[in-house]
Amino acid sequence: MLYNVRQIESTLRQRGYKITPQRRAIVRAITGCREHLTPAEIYGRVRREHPGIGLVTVYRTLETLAGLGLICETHAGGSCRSYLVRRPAGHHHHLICSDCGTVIDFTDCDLAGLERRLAREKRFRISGHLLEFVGQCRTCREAAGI
Amino acid sequence: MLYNVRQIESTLRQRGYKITPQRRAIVRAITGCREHLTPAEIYGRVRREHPGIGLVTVYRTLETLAGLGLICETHAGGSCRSYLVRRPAGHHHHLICSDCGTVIDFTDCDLAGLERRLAREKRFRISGHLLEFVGQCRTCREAAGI
DNA sequence: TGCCAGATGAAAATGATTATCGTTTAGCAG
DNA sequence: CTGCTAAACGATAATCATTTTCATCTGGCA
Ligand SMILES: [Mn+2]
Ligand SMILES: [Mn+2]
Ligand SMILES: [Zn+2]
Ligand SMILES: [Zn+2]
Repeated sequence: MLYNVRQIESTLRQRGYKITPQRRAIVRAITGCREHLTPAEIYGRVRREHPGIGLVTVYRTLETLAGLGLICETHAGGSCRSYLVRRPAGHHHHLICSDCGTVIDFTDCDLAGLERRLAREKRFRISGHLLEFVGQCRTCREAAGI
Repeated sequence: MLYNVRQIESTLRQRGYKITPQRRAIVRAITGCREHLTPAEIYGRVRREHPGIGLVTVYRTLETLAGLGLICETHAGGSCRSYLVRRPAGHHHHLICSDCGTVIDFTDCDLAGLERRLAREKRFRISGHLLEFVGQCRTCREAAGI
């Protein structure tokens, strides 16, 4: 369902990128987490196994992986940029709690028809989509006493 | 369809915010544009009519307006943060060009069924949604020679 | 094994956003 | 109309994320 370490390293190799311990560590950190991670968070995790790695390398590797479509770059509030392993199809769906920030992934949507229509009307070549519902999760709703 | 200057100023007044010339100018700049504007762009526009305004004031006012739900804050590639006048209902739909950053608004979607199902299954109280299609706009596709 | 393009990391530069703080002013009471 | 005061403003500095630069290192191949 999501890309795994083997697939990602294989793609890197195929495209002529070298497999370095740093890249391995970064890929492991991302695939080992189902949530979105900021570059700084990834740096923190990678450093535990691989002290001495540079934050710059993290940024560079994330850019490479996102360019290859292997991970998904998301921009949202707060530290703004974050990354998640990508599922082969180019779409993402989230339920976001506006109180605690929890992000829940859901898998199904039916936007193909809308996508085709928009591509035609607006002359866009659409490569992916992001669908996010914002609200209050069960826990936060109960905590708020509603 | 979208909030206008009068509605925005009225809301500010109701909530006890003062109507200053700076806020007026910022509100005018945003409502006078259908596209997303970054804080820096808004600053540039406001400065033409109101030299001497501080960039800090732009940031503060944008935060206030977004907090009141009068404008919509979006995060995307590039300069990352941008703002758009909001439509009263709590949803937004964008077509974003990943090359040049152009954002096109579209109005219709049919997510009510999905929203109800998710609310039930995930126990969320959903208050709004964001649907973004990412791709390449006509201009950029042609510039790329495809 | 040796080579070298590509990869790395330290350090500095840049750019966006936020915090501080003394000054100004919108809105209201008198 | 004044005068008052909490709110808002703007200059400046601080912070934080990201990018650039450049000297050094190394993965993968001959
Ligand atoms: Mn989808
Ligand atoms: Mn909608
Ligand atoms: Zn929550
Ligand atoms: Zn474009």
